[in-house]
Amino acid sequence: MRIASFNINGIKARLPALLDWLSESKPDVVLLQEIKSIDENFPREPIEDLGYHVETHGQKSFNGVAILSRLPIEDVTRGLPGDPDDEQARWIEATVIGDEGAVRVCGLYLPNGNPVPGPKFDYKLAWMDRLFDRAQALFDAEEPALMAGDYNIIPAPDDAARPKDWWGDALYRPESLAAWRRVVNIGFTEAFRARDAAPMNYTFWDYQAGAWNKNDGIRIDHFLLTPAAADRLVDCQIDRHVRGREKPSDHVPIWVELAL
DNA sequence: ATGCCCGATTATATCGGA
Repeated sequence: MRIASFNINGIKARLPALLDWLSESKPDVVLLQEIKSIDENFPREPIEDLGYHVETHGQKSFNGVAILSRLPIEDVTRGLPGDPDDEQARWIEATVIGDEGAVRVCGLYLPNGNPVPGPKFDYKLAWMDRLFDRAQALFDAEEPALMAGDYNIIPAPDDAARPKDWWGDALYRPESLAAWRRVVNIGFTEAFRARDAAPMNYTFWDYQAGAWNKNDGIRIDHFLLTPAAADRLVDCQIDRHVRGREKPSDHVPIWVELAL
């Protein structure tokens, strides 16, 4: 099955582009971030018409995640455990039933964290502590599972066109990288680097300053796989061409193919 | 050093994004 992640930067503004991409790419499952919509206003019908179940976890104006699936899904849960006072919609999970087995999929929109220092950066690091706990539990379950989405983390210098200019930003600084590595080092496989070591592959290009035309991007959308899921990894690709279309998101889709 | 661009909001400027 093919599972994609796509930060769409607003479902209302991105619906035509999303429908075009769904129609041609035909992923089995899509994890969406930044729907920027309450659940009641999410345009379910045109997506359901393409054969997808729609599960949303939205909020007004900002954030918001969703799962689209052409395969049966079960046990949908919303919100990252660990802080009942957290009102930001950044996490959704479901179990997808494939022909050859099930996989637990977690869609996430990790906080940006800028400016540093400040409460937004503190929130990012606290959120990543909670992510670690959920990741550890998924790992301990010894089942196929993945956590995918907009991590707002630049893992390594090759993951930015201008790494020196990014250094110190909340996406690329020691505390952020330590928190990222702590999660990965539980024993997760980062799917893109496991399949393609080539540099200059990015998933985000700023709308400003001609970033797309200069390929001045960063790779911040990631798939982390448990060992049982990594054993089934067939491919991982970035749909970079989507960035060059009419009215694009500033992110592009990234997807994995799993033998499930 | 700042803004550039873009989306959402009971908006016509401000905030958040990365």
